[in-house]
Amino acid sequence: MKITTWNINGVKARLETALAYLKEASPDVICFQEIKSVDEGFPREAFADLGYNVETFGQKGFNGVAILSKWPFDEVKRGLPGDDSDEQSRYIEAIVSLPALAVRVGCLYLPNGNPLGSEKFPYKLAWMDRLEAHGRTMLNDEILFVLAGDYNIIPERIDAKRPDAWTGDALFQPESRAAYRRLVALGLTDAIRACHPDPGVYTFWDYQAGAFQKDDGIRIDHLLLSPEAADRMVAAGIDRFPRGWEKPSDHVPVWVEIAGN
DNA sequence: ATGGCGCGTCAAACGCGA
Repeated sequence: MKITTWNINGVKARLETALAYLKEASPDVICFQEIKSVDEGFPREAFADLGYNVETFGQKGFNGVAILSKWPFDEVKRGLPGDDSDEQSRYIEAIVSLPALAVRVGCLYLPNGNPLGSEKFPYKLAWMDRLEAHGRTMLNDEILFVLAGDYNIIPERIDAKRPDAWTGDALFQPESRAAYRRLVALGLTDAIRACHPDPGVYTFWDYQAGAFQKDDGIRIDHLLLSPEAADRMVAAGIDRFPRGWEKPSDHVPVWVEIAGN
């Protein structure tokens, strides 16, 4: 089964683009971030027409996540555990049930954290603590899982075309990177890095300054696999081609193929 | 050199993102 994550930067602005991509790539599951829509405004019919079940956790104006699957959903949970006062829609999780395999898929939009010195940076770090705790909880369950999404983390220097340009940014702060390392150190596998050890592997290019044309990118969208999911990994990749389409998102789809069905 | 974008909200700029 193929699981894809994609920050689409507005589901209504990106509807035709998203539908065209799904027709071409046809993933079993796709996780969207930054839908920038309330649940009632999500164009679910258009996706249902392509055969997808749709679950959303929206918010007015910004943030918002959604998970779509060609297979049935079992449990659907909205919101990352650990802080009932958190009002931002950044996490949705579901069990996807195939005939011979069940996978828990977490779709996350990790806080950006900029600017440093504002309350946004500690919010990011606290959110990452909650994600790590949730990862521990999921590891205690027998069902394999994939944590997919826009992590807003540049893990290593190799993950940026110009790493020195990001040293003052929340995406590349030592505290941010350490929190990400702690998450991975639970025993998870970074699917893209495991399959593509070389430089030049990016998932985001800024709209400004011809960043895509210059390949001035960063890798911030990740798929972290539980040990049993990693055992079943057959391939992972980044689909750059929608970044060259009209009205693109600034992120591109990132996918992993898991054996079994 | 160092500015360059885009979306949503809401009706003119502004918050937000990375």
